[in-house]
Amino acid sequence: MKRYNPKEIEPKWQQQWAESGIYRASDDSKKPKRYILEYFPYPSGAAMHVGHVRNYTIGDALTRHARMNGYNVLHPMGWDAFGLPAENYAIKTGISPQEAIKQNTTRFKQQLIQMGFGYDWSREFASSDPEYYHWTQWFFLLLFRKGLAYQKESLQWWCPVDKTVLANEQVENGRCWRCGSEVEKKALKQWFFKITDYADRLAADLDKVNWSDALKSMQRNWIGRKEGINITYKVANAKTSEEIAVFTTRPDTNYGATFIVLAPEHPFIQSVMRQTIVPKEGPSHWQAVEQYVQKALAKSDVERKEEGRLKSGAFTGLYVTNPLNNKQLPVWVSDFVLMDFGTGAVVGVPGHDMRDFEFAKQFDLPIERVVVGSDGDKSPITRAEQVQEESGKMINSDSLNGLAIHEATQKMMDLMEERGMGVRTHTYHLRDWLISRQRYWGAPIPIVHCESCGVVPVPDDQLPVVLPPMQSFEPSGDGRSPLARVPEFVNTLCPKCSGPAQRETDTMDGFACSSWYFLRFADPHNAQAAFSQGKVKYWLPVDDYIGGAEHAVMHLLYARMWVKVMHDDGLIVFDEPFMTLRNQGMILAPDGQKMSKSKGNTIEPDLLIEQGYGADSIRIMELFIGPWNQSANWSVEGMGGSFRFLQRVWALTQDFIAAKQAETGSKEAELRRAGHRAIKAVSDDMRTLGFNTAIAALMEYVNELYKLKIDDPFASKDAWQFVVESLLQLLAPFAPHITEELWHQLGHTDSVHVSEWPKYDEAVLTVDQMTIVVQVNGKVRAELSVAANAGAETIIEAAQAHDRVKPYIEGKEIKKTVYVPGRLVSLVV
RNA sequence: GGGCGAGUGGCGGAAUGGUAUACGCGGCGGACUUAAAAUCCGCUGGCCUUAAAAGCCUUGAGGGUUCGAGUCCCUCCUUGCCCACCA
Repeated sequence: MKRYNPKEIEPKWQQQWAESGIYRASDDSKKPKRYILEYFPYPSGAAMHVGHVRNYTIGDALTRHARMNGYNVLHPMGWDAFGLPAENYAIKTGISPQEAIKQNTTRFKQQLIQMGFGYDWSREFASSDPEYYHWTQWFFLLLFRKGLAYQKESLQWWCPVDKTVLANEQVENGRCWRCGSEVEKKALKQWFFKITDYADRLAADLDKVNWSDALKSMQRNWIGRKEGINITYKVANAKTSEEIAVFTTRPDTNYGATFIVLAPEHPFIQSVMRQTIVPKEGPSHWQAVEQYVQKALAKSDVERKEEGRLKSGAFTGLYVTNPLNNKQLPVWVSDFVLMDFGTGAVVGVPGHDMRDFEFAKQFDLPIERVVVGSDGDKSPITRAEQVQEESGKMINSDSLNGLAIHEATQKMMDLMEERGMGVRTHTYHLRDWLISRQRYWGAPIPIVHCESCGVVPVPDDQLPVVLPPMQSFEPSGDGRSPLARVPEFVNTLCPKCSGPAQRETDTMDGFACSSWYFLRFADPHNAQAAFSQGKVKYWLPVDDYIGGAEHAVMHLLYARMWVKVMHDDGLIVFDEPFMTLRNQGMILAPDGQKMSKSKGNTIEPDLLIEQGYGADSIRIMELFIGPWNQSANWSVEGMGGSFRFLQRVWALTQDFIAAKQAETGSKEAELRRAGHRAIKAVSDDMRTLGFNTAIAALMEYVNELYKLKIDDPFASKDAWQFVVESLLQLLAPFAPHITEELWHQLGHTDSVHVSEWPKYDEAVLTVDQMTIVVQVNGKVRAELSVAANAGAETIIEAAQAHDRVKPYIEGKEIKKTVYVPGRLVSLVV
């Protein structure tokens, strides 16, 4: 008998699959469609490790299972090639990004193929192909025409190492999401996509999709719509007539307001510094304000955070009047107030807000209580009272007294609107998406700047605006893209007036390129349009989208916005791209740490294949290690178990093929029952994505067949044929090579992967004896073997008569009897 | 500070409110072998017991609902992830 040798069979079938094209999707089929997609990877210099592989293993198992169940399946693969990872890799290695992408995609593709993943490679493309970014630019212009792409000069996050601006989503704890360096603020003119126009729809439409609650709440929190009111305060002691608008979600506490704080960047503060707003008594405090603001603006975001709870600030010498009670509230400036949230101004209610409390303590401002807790405590405040809506009641608040907080909030807003003190409004945590990058390796923004015509879009027939090759493309750091150093690129003619003009030199954020790639897979080689509407209508939306949760507030939000823009423009009929989203759990190193090249703890599939485990064992291990959506530590020992399992499948099938087969044997019924039971178990598990339990069921199946083999050494020929073939088919989505090889050894000429998923018959599953558990007072006391068709009365009688039960019920009254059909009898005495 | 999860043997984990610990790893024993590896077959939560039987205990802690709770409810502890001076 030949030994199981993955090194021999795996490359053979990979080649055969490529030649026969069994994974190619047909755009024209009577079968129902299924579009299964994994996030397309960015081909960095580091090869894929077993953590990445898990993602694709899940997608591939779903794909194969769907195909065997009669679906026309689209399972494509491409490359998220533009962006910093590729460019930084190119800079480090001294080769061009174009060349780096070619090298890295070749490497990645080879890794994917050797894992046996069944992709339709005829649809492969990279986002850096001009044939692709042609249409990324076209979509930019669509957004531009619809007023959703605009330019604005403002303070932006700037990464001093990557030398580019970053979107709000790409700053994590004050650090660049790519390189981890502290970000700075820089005043630059930048391009934005108006994603805030879509904020409410992006939040509301989460109800339409089948995503995990965790991910939905992450997106909702990021969008962060908050209801509140803009209160207008009149400045009481300025020479000129001035007003300050303050956004708050808690106007109910306004009777407890004791001061106003503005952000250092606030225009009002700027005017105070320039002495255009001065108190009637004369300009007394402007110098302190100026000193404070200068110091505050010089601080980095990280520095601000490191100060933590220690509040700083300066008094402006000005007061506003609280229209509710005519109290005078001093106006302060402090950097704990953010200019880009709400109105950049806060009303200080130190009795009921932690930050306001800290500020008041720091500067000795009054602290008042206007809400009591459920315990009715009215003692002087020594810490900020975080009173929740359910328990708090208003005090010291005039007409609001006695009301619960949420009632008081509404009543206060009504009151303020009636008296013209404020206007209800809402605000978002979400900001517009900053998409321009001062980097070389991206899709050029298709805009021309003309001295007489202004900002002019590049006409469709002049697309794509091709990224020119550059010898040295390092970022300059002066806020200008490297493309600004290429005169042939920059200097052009205005499409409108044909006068001399200059091209926009910023490139687009890589996330723009990945915001529509899933549509392109439906029609990847279309040169006339981004896609044919018919093909997209057939394939989209994506049925199963598989990837990690790290994209929750970036890619997944951006792509949803683009799809809504396209929907509104009539290009597509759906407005959500990913109906079901699957976030796979991360594979950690055996020590529980994240795998990374820098830590040197990555485990690469190539090595395991080289060691002889084979791709199939790795795939089994990826799924069997635990629930697909939970993280797990990689186990070196576990690999041996996966390999042993496949080896047992191999040996069993070899023995079956070699055996002299009789027509009938002694265990035919048991064999068939085992087969049908396994089909049911695996089919059920596949529906709920229980890959680990599906594999466990297959292991049990194999163990059972090994035992049956002892009593019936392949005597029942037809039954054995059935159980072995079912085993191979049920295993095929997980271990495509070994099953294909054995399937052919059994005499089939078609691929196991296009065979029909086996069906089970309930009638075969029924047994004539069943086991009933007997409980007395909730404790298991006996097991009863009874005929499957026995009636409840017979079973209860038998239970009471059981030797092991009698001692517990003898001489006692049975107060209650519960019979759960087919399961147990519960007696209460 | 806010929002989501998760706590089960030595380890990864399984369990529509119905025999907790399936399956795998590891460990122990046996068969095969000159021997080892590989393979095959058993055993493997804790306490008590020479051993077995029987019994008792056990799903982070404590309460509750129920004939019956890992599962449902309440309180607490621990831990992971995401967001965060967001007003």
